Amino acid sequence: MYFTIEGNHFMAEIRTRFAPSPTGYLHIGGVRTALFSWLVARQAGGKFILRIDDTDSERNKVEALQPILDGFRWLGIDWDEGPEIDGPFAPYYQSQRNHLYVDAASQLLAAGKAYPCYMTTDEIKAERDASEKAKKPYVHRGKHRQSTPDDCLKLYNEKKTAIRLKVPDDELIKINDLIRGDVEWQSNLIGDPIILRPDGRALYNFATVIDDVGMQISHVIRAAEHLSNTPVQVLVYLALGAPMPFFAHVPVVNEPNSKKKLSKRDMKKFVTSDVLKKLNAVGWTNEQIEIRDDLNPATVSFYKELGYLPEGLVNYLARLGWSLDDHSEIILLKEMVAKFSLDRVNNAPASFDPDKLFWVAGEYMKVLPLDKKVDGALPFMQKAGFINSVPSPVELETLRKVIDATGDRLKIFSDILPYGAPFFKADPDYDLKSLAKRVAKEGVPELLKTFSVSLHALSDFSAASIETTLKDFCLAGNHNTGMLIHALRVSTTGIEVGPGVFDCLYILGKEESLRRINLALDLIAK
RNA sequence: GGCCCUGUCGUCUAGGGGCCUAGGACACAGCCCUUUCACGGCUGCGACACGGGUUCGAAUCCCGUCAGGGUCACCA
Repeated sequence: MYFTIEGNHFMAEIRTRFAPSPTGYLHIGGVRTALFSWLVARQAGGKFILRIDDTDSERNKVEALQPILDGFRWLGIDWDEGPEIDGPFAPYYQSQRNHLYVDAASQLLAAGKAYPCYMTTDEIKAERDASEKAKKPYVHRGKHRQSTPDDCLKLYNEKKTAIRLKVPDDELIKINDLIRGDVEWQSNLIGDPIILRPDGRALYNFATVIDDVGMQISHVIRAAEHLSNTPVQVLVYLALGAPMPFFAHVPVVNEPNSKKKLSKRDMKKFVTSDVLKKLNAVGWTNEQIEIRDDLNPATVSFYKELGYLPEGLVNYLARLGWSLDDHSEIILLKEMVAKFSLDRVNNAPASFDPDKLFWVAGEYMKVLPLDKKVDGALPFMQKAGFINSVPSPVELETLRKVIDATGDRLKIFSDILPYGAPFFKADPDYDLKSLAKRVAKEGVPELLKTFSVSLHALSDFSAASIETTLKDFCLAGNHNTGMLIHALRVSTTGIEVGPGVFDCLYILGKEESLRRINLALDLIAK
C-alpha cells in the first residue's frame, strides 16, 4: 500500500504562491522560482499569491519587505492576494497566522494523528548516538505514539510540550513532481517531525502546509531544496485529510561558471572590482555599497540600479532552466504566459550567466521607442549631474539627439553615461593617449585648422551635410579621410568610441564644435 | 554517512531508439560591412561523465561506477 497524490486534487482554480522572507532584497534565484509560479497562474487565468514568511525575522518587517515588493512590481510580476492588497484568506503574514497552526495541531492531537513528546534533548541525543553506533539511520519515534488520543490530549493540557506528527509505518510516500516525475520515500526512514514547539510556535513544514491548504494552493512550485521536505508535508496533508496539491520543484540557480548554488549568504563576494566600477559609475560610493546588501549581482535591484530593462531580466530568468523550443531566445512576456509549461523546465541546476543577461537586455533596448529610452536614461544623467533635476527643453532635446545617435550601442540605461558625457560637460575629458594618437600627429593639426574654415562656412550644419563637406574637402585636397575623421572625433568628444562623428558634430553645433577643435589644438600645442 | 535529486559545447539549451557527421543562443576568435565603436552578415572553436548491458542500431532504454548538488533541527 502506498500514498499517492496523483489525481487527488480537486480545486476549482489554479492558485500558486511564492513565500518570501522579508530579507531586505529580492534574490535572483528566488525571483526565478516566483516567475515560474506566476506564469503557471497567469496562463491558467488563476491566482498568484504572495505570502510572507516572517515567523523568525527580528528585522523591521515592513522595511525589509518593501524592497521585495518593489522588485516584483518593477519586474511586472503582480500578485492577486498578499501584502498591501489582502484577499479572502488574509492575513498573508505567517507571523499573524499562528493561531491557525495551533488549532490544526490540536485537531491532529484529538484525531490521534499526533502526540505530545516529552523527551529531552539529552534523551534524543542518546537514541541518536545508539543508532549511529548500530549503523542504522536515526528515526525518531516518541513514547506516546501508542497512547490514545484522549490520553494525549489530557497529557498535553496538563503540560505543554512539543507535538509530533505520527509517521505511519511501512508506507511508500510517492509524489508525481511536475518537473522531476515520480519521487518516492520510505516512511520508515522519516522520524516523527515536530509540528508545534512547546511555546506553541509552529515549525515551517507544518505552517507551510496549513497555509497552503488554507489558501487553497493548487500548485506548490518552489525551489528544489524543498524536495526533501516534501514527504513530511505530504504526511501532514494526509493527516489533515486535505486535498493534495501538485508539486513542482524548480532546480536551483548556480553561481556564474560554477556548480554551486547562488546563495543568499555571502553575496558580497559577487561584488568584484568590475561590479564595483559599474556601481560607482552610476553614483554609488564604496561606503554605500558596503552597507547595503542589495547592491550586488545576486539581487534584482542591482540590475535596476544599472538600468537593465526589466523585460530583459524576466526573459533571461525564464530562459534559465526553461526553453520554449530549440531556438527561441527572445520571448515576449505575452508569449511566455501563453506557452510556458513546467514540463519544459529542466531538472538540472543552471548557472547564472551575466553575459547572456546583458545580451538579452540589449535586445529589448534595441526595440524600445526613443521616447522610452529618453525617459529611462534621464535619471542616470541627472544622478550624474549632467542634467538638472528639472531638465530644460534644451537638455532634453540634446539627450534625445545623443540617444538617437548612440543607437544600438545603448544596451542598458547607464550606458548613456560614457556616451552622453561629452555632450553635457563644458569641455570634453580628453584622453591623452587618444589625443596623441589621433591629433598630435604630423600634419593633423594643420588639417584640422583648414577644415575648420570649411566647417565655419557651412550654413546647413546637419550630419549629412557635414559628411558631404568632409568628403569633398578630402577629395579636393587629397587628404586622408580616416585621419581627419578620427582627429575630429577625439578633438570634439575626447574619446575614440561613440556615435558617428558627423552626428557628434551636429549635436554639438557649429560654434561648440569649432571651439572644441581649437581647445584640442591648444592642448597639444603645449 | 543515510535519504533524495542531477550529469549534452566554457555557459543557457534542443534532442526522449535510426532524422545526430548532435541543432540553436551567449561568450570567444577570424573575416566582411562601416575609415571608430556598436549593429548586421559569414566562418571557426567547442559537448553526449565513464563502464557494462538491451538492440540490426543508444546522447536517448537498463544496470553499475564516478562526479556534482540538496537535505538530514524544537531554521525557513
